Amino acid sequence: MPELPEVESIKRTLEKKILGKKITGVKIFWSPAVVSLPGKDFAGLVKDRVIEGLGRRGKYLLIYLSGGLTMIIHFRMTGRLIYYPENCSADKHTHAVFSLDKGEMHYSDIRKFGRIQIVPAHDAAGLPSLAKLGPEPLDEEFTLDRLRNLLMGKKTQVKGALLDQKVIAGLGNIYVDEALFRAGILPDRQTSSLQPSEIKRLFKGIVEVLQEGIEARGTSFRDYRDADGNKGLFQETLRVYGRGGLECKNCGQILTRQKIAGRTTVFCRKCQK
DNA sequence: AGTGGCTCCTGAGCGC
DNA sequence: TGCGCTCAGGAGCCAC
Repeated sequence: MPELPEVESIKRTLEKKILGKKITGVKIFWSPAVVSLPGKDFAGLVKDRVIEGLGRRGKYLLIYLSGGLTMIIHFRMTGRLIYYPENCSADKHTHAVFSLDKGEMHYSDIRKFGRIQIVPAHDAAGLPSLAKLGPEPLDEEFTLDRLRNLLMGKKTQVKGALLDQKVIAGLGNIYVDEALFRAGILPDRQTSSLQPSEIKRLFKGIVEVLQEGIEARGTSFRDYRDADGNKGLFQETLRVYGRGGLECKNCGQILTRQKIAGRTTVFCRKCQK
């Protein structure tokens, strides 16, 4: 499931392939995957525009087109955006193919939760889904003080707070569990009960786990691929996610798997307090 | 404000 | 081999 490190990896790999290229045509195979401007045909709107830049906000990938349009993509669970240097056939999960003046870009999504929305560039930041997002955890604006303020203002379990995109943008189930393990904090702790030393460890845990995730080019637990179709490597480094019932890599205790804040959560009862 | 449930959707995994 | 079931999950929405 593409979280911040995966979307960042897609952005970086895609950038090298599509920047400056022109979209010469678009084929839509499953129309709910694309959201156009009211009353406008998506393919017609996008055709003949040049890809001028790529960006990321939280788990959203932004593709800036000439003529003041932005494509906003959310991959949800199984979305993929892959560049092929040669034309190739679409498979059963391909929902859109963007022909470029060299090669083509395939958008596919097994579970059909992802969306590609097109908006005028000047409206993008005001789009509710983007406007509500919390700080970027790898930007300078995200500081220990900022995290403390974000958490102290809530009365909820820390796991739920970290998953909330309005609190911090870009964390999902994998990186939240990993950050909490590194910080030694139980996921069901109330945010208001966290001590300053714990918030400090959590801050470090979040930043490190995301940076290492990006360095490993993302986590391919199951479906994730970058824009070249390659897997990431961070699944090798995961300490808790997907390891319920296995031994803790730190202390040997059997890891607990439990629903917390509505999500499957894995943690160590000995290492996390 | 917080919580819990539902929805979207497909494939994997399991018991029989 | 295959059927039917459960589960996985990001985020928007709704009721309480």
